[in-house]
Amino acid sequence: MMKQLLNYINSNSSSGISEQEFEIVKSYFIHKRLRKKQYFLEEGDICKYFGFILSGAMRQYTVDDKGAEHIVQLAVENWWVGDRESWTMSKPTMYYIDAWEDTELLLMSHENLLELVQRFPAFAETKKTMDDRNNIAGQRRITSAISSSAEKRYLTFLECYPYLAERFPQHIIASYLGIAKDTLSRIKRQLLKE
Amino acid sequence: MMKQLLNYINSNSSSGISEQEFEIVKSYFIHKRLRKKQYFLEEGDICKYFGFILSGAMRQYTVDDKGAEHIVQLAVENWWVGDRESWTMSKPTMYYIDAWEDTELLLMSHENLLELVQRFPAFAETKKTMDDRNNIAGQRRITSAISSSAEKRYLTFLECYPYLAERFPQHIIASYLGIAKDTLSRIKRQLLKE
DNA sequence: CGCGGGTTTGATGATGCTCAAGCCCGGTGG
DNA sequence: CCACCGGGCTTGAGCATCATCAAACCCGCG
Repeated sequence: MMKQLLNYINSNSSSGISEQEFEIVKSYFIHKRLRKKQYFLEEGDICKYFGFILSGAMRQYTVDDKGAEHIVQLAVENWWVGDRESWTMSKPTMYYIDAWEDTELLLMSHENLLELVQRFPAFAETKKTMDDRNNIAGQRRITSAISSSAEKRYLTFLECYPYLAERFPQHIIASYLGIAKDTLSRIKRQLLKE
Repeated sequence: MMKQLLNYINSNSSSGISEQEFEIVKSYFIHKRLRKKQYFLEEGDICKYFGFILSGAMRQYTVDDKGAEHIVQLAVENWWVGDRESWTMSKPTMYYIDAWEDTELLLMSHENLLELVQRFPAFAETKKTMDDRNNIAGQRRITSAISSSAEKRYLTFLECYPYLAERFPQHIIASYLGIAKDTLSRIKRQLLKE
């Protein structure tokens, strides 16, 4: 079951790590379960851990002055969740993160990450891959947010993350894309009529 | 004049590097000048280098099917420019990057970055800081793009990057924020009337 | 003086939001 | 087995926000 993390590391680094080494790596993580709707992080908290999702699905969102939720991130198996700003700088977060399904996580503190990166070159490589991917995905999302219509944003979302579209209900997807659930409903109808 | 890079590295890492070491570090970079309006990158190119801006100002943008430009990034002294996706994966870029003012750059290839990070712990630390910052800024921008009105986006932009607002004309800022120049003009008028 | 680049303004209209109602469906409990 | 309920989706009417387009203006510069 923790094999998943081993796979993740090995498929994201050229060298990889052995089973023995992995025993050590494991000890840097804390195992945690969350039931549907439980919070992983709430506004004002300090994000002590980043979480690697073994199974389940989670959402990260802000709540604005009018009390409306805005989803900034969705995550499923083999993704990481957390607020990097809070985690690296130890400052209070503005986000909520909760479990959308029952979820199993491996938690890692910032200090432990630094140590792991020092100690295992393969892990450092994995981390680089994550950073690159994260940056790239962020860039793409910004590009699409400022330059595309609601419809096009939805279409590229479907292309990039079809499995998220199956995993979360439509109003969550809508919020993730920055559009109203009603509008997304209409867009879908429109698309069916080719 | 290249002192700037030394300062940058030393102020973004706990250990820092010596003047001698810096001589070596320097050799990893290529010096380049661009005159106003010259391209650093064009759609379809492969981004061979990331650039550290010594002086000047640059913009990064896409051009959509209708030929309209959408600014995804602005950069001035001590910032980095480039398309990370193209740079790390050696694939053709979708962006244009050009000089808004006469600009002086230090260029670094991806291979050289990897070597530098290996060779100088201080540089690895600097890189980590950059990645963290980049991620955090990206997260913030996404959050504001999906959850704030045009007016609020403009206000937080002014708070975070007042110096960019002085450096680039208003229609560029508007595009960066994903709003029409006309709309931004009206928002400003509105704000003056308190 | 005229030109280029930038900003402002007004009129008009599209796009997407809000709100409220109704529907569908699966689960729970009587 | 049915009634009810909650969560999610759809739909319509009206509205706010923002984009578009075209014209005028402003100003620094050759």
